[in-house]
Amino acid sequence: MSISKTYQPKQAEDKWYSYWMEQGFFRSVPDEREPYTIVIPPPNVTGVLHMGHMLNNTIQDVLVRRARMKGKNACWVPGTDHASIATEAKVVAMLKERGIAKTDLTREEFLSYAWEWKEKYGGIILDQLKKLGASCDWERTKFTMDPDLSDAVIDTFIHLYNKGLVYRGVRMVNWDPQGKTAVSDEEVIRKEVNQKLYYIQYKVLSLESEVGSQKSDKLTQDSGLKTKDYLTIATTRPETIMADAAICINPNDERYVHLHGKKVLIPLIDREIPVILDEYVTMDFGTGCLKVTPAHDLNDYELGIKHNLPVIDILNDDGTLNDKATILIGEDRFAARKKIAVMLEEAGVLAKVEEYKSQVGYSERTNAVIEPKLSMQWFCKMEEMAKPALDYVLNGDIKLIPEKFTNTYRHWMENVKDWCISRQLWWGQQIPAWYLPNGQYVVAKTVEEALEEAIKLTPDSRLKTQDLRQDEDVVDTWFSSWLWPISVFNGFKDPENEEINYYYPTNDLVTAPEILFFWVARMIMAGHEFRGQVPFKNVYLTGIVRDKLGRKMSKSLGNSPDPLDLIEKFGADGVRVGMLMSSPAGNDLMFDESHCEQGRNFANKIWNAFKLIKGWEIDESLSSANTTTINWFSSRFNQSLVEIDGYFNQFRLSDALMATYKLVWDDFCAWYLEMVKPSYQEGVEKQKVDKETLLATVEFFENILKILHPFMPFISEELWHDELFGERAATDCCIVANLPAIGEIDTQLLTGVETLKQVVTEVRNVRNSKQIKPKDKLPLAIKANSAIDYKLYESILIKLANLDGVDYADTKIAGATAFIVGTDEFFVALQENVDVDAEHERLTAELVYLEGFLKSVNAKLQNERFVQNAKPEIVDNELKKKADAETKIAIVKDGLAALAK
RNA sequence: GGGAGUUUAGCUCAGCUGGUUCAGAGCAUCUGCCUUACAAGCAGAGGGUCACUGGUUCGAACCCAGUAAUUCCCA
Repeated sequence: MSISKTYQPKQAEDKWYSYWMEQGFFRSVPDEREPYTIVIPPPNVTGVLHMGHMLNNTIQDVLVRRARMKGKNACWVPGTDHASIATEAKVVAMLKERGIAKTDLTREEFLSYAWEWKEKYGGIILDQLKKLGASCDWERTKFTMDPDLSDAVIDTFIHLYNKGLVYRGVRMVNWDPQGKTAVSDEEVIRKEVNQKLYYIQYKVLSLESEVGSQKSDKLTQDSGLKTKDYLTIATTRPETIMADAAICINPNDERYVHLHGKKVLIPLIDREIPVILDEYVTMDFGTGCLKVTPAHDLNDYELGIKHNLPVIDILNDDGTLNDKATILIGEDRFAARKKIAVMLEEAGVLAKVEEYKSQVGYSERTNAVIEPKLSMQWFCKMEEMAKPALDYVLNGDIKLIPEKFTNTYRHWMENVKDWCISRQLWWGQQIPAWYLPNGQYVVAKTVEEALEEAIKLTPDSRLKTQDLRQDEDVVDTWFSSWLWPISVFNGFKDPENEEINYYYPTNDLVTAPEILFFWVARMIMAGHEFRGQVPFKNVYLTGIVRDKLGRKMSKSLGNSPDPLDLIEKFGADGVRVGMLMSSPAGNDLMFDESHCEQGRNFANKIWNAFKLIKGWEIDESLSSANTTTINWFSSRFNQSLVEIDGYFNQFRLSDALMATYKLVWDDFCAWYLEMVKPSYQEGVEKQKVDKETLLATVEFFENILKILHPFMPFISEELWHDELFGERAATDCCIVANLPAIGEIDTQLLTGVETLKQVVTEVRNVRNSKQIKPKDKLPLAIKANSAIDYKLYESILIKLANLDGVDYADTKIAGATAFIVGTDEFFVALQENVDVDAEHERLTAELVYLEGFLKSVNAKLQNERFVQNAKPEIVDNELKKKADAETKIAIVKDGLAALAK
């Protein structure tokens, strides 16, 4: 087989992914092994793969592959959610192209189009995940509107309703006037926009008794505003004045004492409203007079309830004004705003207009400005369920990684608000509530059951199913998602089935911190409510993928690369490595293509190391030459395994990857292979090595492939199957290999080789600074003061430093370039004379450093309080430092003395 | 406005219970090399008042307080 000079990922990736599928390696069924389970955070069925998914799913795949290689029964359940509003938008767009309007269709007709769309286009994202190597059990792929999952939604709705945890009521919701549905807080994107702040004057009505004795002088105090018979409010939404229910002032506000108990007239429509007092009003914000519009502002709504104010809703569902507005009926809210401003101006009650920056909510799906709107909705009570869900996290049954999110989690759970679970859409599970002709309603799974309930409710026993009308709305998509870890294993319909008992609770959940509350927290609530158990043990929260300028990646900025393009360019392994390199848990990731390039280069390094070994052939006549090196690398490898294990246990994936990277690149390629590789023999096609070296090296390489596999599944599998490793059975694959067990670590050998590496570096430095060619051999003499046995490493030293031999000396070698490693002295005798001045300078600098060091050590040791207070091992360590420094100082001083001769 | 976090090399980040003259890694930069595995590479090198100010301590990047900048969450 001829091997290309660089690694070509493309064929390897397609080939091995299908092979893994054919062999059923991703498939999991319950057995006697320990399970390891991850449920995917179901991506939106309309979605396409973006960088966030790429990061999130790479992490999941690394965890799953590693668990699989640790002999666990690894199960990664994939799937998508039905994303009501996003999907409806897609379907409406599709219909529009065919000239059909949603309003022309019945619910059933619309839904059949929606399913058509879903079958055709939905779930593209799952296929894209395969490109990055995701080892999901695809046979388990679930969709939140699958029959069983939908049933679970309906059943839990009814269950919670019967428990009093689901209720119907009028509340303020985020209203999307374009989508004509309520949306969740999380689907509202706040943006700072430039607005105008309108100062509007409301006429103050005098009380009868005060007629003729107006204390007008007092009222003209500030801002040049005409305050005589008026009060002034500031608002960004003048079109809502028709919905005003009161003006509120702070009772402590001395400027407005005269307004207490008064009434004012709303401009243009001349409706009378009271002035109310509440400390809620910030005196120094705006004018200190606050218009209260309970139907169109959340805070005003609360204030309205407190003061028993009427709720006047002047907006239609589509954002136009209704007849309650009494003027501008039918106008869009924004058109109305402009017109009102003009009308106020003409009426002479618009005192001034200022530029003003404020936060405005936009719908994530339709980009329409969100309207806080009162409406009749279904809600799920949170407080009761939040308590145990909070405890699981606080007492450590569920770990959030990184831990800092525990604070935020607690804060949210302690201030949880009820969850609006109804949506004015068709795509989703229809709310199982039926309305009686008299306006009462019942909650039941089927219309027949509903009828039974209805008959209990009303004396009218002639009621028929046709008389019942089912609620038009559907349940929020998140009401499906919160059941996900249970429903994917059919844990609602069949709560004691083998699968749920085996896989649940799942192990790890990998998701983004922005959905900690409304998804993760709710899954924990559902886990407790429906199974009395946590849904998962660890929640790994990934950061947000940003561009290198720190901006969030978004379509509108166009700063997000297409992950599939990246894979095309750098290979899936390269991109995986690139994503992981720079992403410590929970921290945002400043993405830069150069990380992927680094990943690709790493793959290439592995490829070439393989090529080198592949070019070797055993020569039985050669005696074993590299026992020390082999023992060293074996120790070093085991040491890395311990380190990597530790990082994984802490979910420090980027550190685990970095440790692997350094082991492979630095220790294996740069040191081990250089130590053992045969010197080039001319005209020989295959380089000859002894048997021990080749066998050991091949085994090392195979172990390296194993530890690389979770990070770089494709290249590791590709090389695994090379004939270098001998014949392999069809199922003998890297993906299902067992991770190497941790073996012995010879620490003495490790420190010996670390010293050796420093010696080699020093000799190379001598070579570099004297501009001696790499090919010219140098002599080296060692005066060992330490216990290190350099004879053991002699041949390695000769090879790596390109020496013509090693001498052992008892005394200094005069006239040679010298250096110190540890406390041992080394001499390189060169042809040319040593530059005495330069050498003197170098040694003097070293002496200054060492004496400074010694001084600081001595200062500590002479300090009685240090000796008394510090731990004994720390004091011992200082004593050792002192001894070492003294030895080195003596050596350097000798060196200087020798130079002077 | 309330809460949480962050601030260490040009960039992205480590630095666990304070203790090597402790300031580290990767990338980038610079210098020299196309040395038969790899220029997607090899051999070297430089680079930081650990945001600022004070405190605690024998000893502070690390603990405490304040200040500044910045991010996120909630309103």
